[in-house]
Amino acid sequence: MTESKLPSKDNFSEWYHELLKAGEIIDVRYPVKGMCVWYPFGFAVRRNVYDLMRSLLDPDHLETQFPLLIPETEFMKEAEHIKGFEDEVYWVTHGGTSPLDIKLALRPTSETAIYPIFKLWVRSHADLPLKIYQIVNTFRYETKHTRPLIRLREITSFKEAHTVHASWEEAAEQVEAALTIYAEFYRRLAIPFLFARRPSWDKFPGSDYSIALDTVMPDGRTLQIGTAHHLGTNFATTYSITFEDEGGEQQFANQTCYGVSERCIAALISVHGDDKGLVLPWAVAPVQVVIVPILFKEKEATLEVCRNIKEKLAAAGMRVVIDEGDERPGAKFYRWEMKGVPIRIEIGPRDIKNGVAVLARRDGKKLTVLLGELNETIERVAADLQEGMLARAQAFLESKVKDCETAEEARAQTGAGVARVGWCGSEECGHRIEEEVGAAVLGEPWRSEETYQGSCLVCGANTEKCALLARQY
RNA sequence: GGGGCCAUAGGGUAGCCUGGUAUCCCACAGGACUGGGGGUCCUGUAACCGGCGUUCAAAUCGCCGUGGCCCCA
Repeated sequence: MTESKLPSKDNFSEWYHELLKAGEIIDVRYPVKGMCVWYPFGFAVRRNVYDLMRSLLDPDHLETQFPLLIPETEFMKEAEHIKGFEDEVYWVTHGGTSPLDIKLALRPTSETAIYPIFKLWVRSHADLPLKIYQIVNTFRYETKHTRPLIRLREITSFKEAHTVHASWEEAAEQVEAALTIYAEFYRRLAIPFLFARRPSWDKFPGSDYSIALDTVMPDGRTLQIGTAHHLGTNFATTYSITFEDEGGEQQFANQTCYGVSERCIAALISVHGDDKGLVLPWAVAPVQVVIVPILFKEKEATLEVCRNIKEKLAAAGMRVVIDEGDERPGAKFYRWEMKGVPIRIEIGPRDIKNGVAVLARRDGKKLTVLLGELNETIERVAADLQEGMLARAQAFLESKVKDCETAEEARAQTGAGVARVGWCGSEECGHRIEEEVGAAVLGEPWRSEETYQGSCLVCGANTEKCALLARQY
């Protein structure tokens, strides 16, 4: 009998859920809605992904950690921010059986935990810029349908950075620096995305403006996989974050914050995976090379050769395992493909006699390699696989974005992709567009080299502005 | 925000209408033969979401809770 296969990726929702389990990323059986368990294998992917994030942030940021609980008195200070989050906050109301005098919020995000302390840390222009980040869990009482890694009540892996600057312009530059970091992060994960400046009604509560990164999922809906916010002096005013400038005057500080959550891993899985399972980029694959010995005669001699090869590859810094289990080779092939291992090496008595190994790539190609040339070949193949993944993903994303002239056209396009339409930029026309098309305004393209010439879908005014529309996760 | 559907071993399921011994596949454990793309046979492990109610008797009927899925706004 054959093991049950993954549903086809064309049936994205089923495929995604099945793959999270079969690929041992997430166990969804924890008995609280919207809260999931990382399998050790999934957690290893997570660790590699977040190590990559750390390596990009550490040159210019300091990692830290703030408490999970936020006193109601601090949480309730920033009016606009509260409005954005109050319906989704979990509250701790008791210590043991005694009611607390001041309720404690489980952070839905950490501005209100961090900024009272920033007030103490920031005294002078010499303390600026201040740039910190933390990787923590946050809680949101989602009332909509939850989805593993995508819409959760416990976000387990929220990387949030918070910076403080002397001027609005410097903070704006920091927003761009953050976007550059995120662009590099996703380039290394081979995940293409769109930058969009979120419309005023969908920006971060309490920000001057918000830039988001959206990727396109296999079913054509978009997934927000990163955001950067210019907070202006909004929070600094509320929390009295001031500094003494060179002239001895007290000034309110300008701030930014920017974040990425485990949605980056949802994207990683969804963008690259195929009908055989996970496809992981070399940089973050917990197992980069699996050696499958073909054992039916001369077992010890075959294993001996495999162990020598593993040592040589490991010495070059590769993450290698030998699958010595007594399953049939075919069963092992399927299992490791499900786990997204980029390169498989098969070695049997026949190969040993010829001084070669069979190298199978996760994209399906097979080649025979001289044992002495394995290291260099693997390095070359790893780079080639990465390039292929990015090219395929980029082509997919581009195929999913189209210009539309009418609301009907845009409605059809957003059924399975992103529509670009003319938009005069007014909030009124923006809402009308959302209604008529039945999709959300992601915002105006940001950092786009393309220019736009057209007319507003609603009022018909000539405009050089456009809006990206999509159905969102 | 409004409406609908569902819950049986680790996963997927049959049984429920018409109340009485829980089916099959995969997985898992042990053994034998096997071995370059999901092997075969034998033996075994393992389940009715929780509470309350109706009943001689509840997986099955009713109510509440919890969890999951879908549709509409």
